[in-house]
Amino acid sequence: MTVNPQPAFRALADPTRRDILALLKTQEMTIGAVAERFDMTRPAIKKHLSILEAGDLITITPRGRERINAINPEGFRAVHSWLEIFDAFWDDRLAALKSAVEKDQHQ
Amino acid sequence: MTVNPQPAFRALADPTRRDILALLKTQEMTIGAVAERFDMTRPAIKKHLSILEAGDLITITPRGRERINAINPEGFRAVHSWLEIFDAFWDDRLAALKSAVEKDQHQ
DNA sequence: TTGACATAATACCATTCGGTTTCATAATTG
DNA sequence: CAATTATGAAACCGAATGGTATTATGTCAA
Repeated sequence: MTVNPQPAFRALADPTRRDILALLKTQEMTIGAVAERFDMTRPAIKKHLSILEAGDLITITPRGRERINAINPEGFRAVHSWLEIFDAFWDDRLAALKSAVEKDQHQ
Repeated sequence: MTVNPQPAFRALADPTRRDILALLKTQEMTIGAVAERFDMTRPAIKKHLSILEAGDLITITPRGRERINAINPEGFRAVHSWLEIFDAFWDDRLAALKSAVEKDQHQ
């Protein structure tokens, strides 16, 4: 059975958290470094990072007294694999459209 | 500029709404028909459907006194295109891993 | 060891969310 | 038209969410 995507989808629902992910995409960062980039207190950022970690979208690795936050592919895979359920649907719709267009052209 | 994905991500964050999407993937349905499939009142389902519509994940089309709910690709595209930001990241990581493995093998 | 620094943890607050109940409206059908 | 059916809309409620401020803990460096 596949992983429960709920924590990842929940984590992605907040715009600040998506901005954090976009930021971490460029480089790993400590909590304090992330917080400097936002108009928000560090505890608030720390909560967001914890929620991202719960969704397996990032890892938080202790290094001395710091915590290194880095993108983690796992959560994204869970999201992707849920969304894939709809790929066949798009294909069907496209195929239907294509055949409709071709039929129309042959008239 | 690309579409704001916030309403779509917000809509996807609830498990009931994701279940509704999976249901509508198989067939278009009225609000009442959807509500019959869940252990929840119709107003609750109606709210979920409105949120899915706000995220462009479904369309709600009046037909007589009914409302036909159907999957809409648009919102999914917004989600996909936001997630694509991370595709390069996966590629980079894979490339780095691959070269590390190869380097290791040559030792 | 002491001071500074990075983070953890807790309590608290306003708002949003997911759900219900109740009542109103619009379209079918006999 | 009257009765039924499908939906809309509003008020309300408890719980979760996103934020703050405050205090505690652990680690580094002089």
